[in-house]
Amino acid sequence: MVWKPLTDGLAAALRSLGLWSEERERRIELAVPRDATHGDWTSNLAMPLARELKQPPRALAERIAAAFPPDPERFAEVTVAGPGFVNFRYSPEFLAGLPNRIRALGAEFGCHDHAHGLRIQIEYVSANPTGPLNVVSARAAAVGATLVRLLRATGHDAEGEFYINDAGNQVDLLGASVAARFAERVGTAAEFPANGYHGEYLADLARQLPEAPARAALARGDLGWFREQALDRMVAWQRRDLDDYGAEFANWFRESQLHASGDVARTLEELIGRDMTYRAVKPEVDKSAGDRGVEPEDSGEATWLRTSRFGDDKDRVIVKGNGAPTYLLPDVAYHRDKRRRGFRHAIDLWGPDHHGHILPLAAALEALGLEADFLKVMIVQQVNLMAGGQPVKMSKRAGEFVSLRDLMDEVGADCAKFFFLMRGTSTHLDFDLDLAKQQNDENPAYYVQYAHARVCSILRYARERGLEPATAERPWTADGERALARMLSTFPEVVRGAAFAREPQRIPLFLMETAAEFHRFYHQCRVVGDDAELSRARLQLVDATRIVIANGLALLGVTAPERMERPAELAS
RNA sequence: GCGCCCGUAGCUCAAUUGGAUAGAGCGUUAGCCUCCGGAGCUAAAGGUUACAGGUUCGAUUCCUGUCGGGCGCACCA
Repeated sequence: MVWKPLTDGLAAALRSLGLWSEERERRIELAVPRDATHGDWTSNLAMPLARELKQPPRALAERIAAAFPPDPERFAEVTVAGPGFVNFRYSPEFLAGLPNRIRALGAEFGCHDHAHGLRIQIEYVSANPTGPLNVVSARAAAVGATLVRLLRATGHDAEGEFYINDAGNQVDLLGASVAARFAERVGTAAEFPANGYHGEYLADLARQLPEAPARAALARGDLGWFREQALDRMVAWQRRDLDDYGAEFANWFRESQLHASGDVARTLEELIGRDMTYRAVKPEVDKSAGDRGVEPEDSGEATWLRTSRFGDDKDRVIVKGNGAPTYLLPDVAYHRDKRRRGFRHAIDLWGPDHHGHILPLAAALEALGLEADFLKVMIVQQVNLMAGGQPVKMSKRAGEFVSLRDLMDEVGADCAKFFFLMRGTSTHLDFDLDLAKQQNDENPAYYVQYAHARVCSILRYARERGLEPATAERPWTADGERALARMLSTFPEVVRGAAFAREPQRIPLFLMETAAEFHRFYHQCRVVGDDAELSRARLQLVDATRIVIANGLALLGVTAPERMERPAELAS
């Protein structure tokens, strides 16, 4: 709404000063100052330019400000302050017309189309199909789904994908574990596989198997049958939980199809063709001084990938001595497939225990000639569930851990998502279950939803009295009105910044500030009062606030309730 | 030993990709309901941004080192 005019105006100013270049125009940065006394928008353009031109920044800023084409419909003044900031202040007309513009755009307000319109894939959750989704998956699901929405809102063609690891040891182990559970059920003595999965959910799963075919499979020792059964049910289970949580995926991609199609084999051939591999018992390059150096005993020669050429501290096995690929090879094939499907960027959300895989994968992709900026891995950091001030123990081994489903039952999907999205994705997160369970003023998710419910309540109250938002525009006179309007005007910039930086947490923080600004306005400015014209003018602002909060919450996948029940203890 | 993440108010965390006087919530203290939802608002108090250097107009942010916490360092995925 103003980002583009400001950029264009500054570019025009540079042109008229004879200072324009394409690179400089691209470098123009705009921000909303924290302190409103510094204006409504600011640019630091003069300062980096001053260094380049070896001119005093303050004087350069003055020249840029003077050369900025007058735009009285949007900006009342362009001033220079501090070491060389160029500050812009909205004209009264701009702020007066803002609610109408927001209301005309409705759900579109906040969206942009001046991004580059790239095809971007977000791969997230991709949990192993061997158990229920845990809390890190819950966090990743909230972040991934929001990133998809953010990128779409800023003009990209983005979609989510779930990668199903349905090949390799662990799913064989899953099948064997389920077979053992089924044998238990039908009273056949069976040895439980070493390192098998012990969770109670596998006993449940074994109970759900159709009895006759399962008995037959057991009789012929067909563990593959159990594997496929378990896999399908496990994936369906995870999918149901994610649906209920509101995380959507355009595609569920099975690793096994990479093996079946020959992609894995072709990827290996290509790596060999590019002289990226060698066969040996031990790596030729190993600068890691780990104490866990593994001595292969009788496994024979493995195929190693020369990731050390790309900064890795050691080469990595891609085909084991027994001829089976490690996780890395299909992973490389998978990402090559993504590129072939036309995605310009692949953003992967991985758990904290996988960061060691980033470099080997990136090295292989680079060796295959993919763009260096194709892959971006975001690590979704660990979540500590806290209850009563103590961490809740989560042990997958013992089969006792809090799952995504438990979390939804406990605190609700809205609240869980809001809490996950409030924090930076790469930071460790203490999730306070007690706080999230409280439906009161201490809970930030409710604070924002409450503001929306209150806005809707005011609009209802006004409508009952025959008052609708005005269509005519009149300048704001109260500080609370102006501050709220200013806050609402920044929403598109917040969305743009959050998408560009891949930082969803900016949206919840903006919503909390907006809710606070609205509550301040509400206490300062009576909306539905004796002066019908004033009431109808303020209703514009209230309705615009409704739209902004609703749009922000929609980006997070959190509902915007029009009414909220008061908890019993607060009802009196 | 090596790599990655992190260290900001008593606690949990922000700080607009290097910007102006480092901000919120919780907790503490003192106020505000004749009225549109008090799940709210106002104010006070709380800081050597772990520590030491460096880069520059300007550093919580970037670089180096030290200390502390977490995770990883398999022919598992």
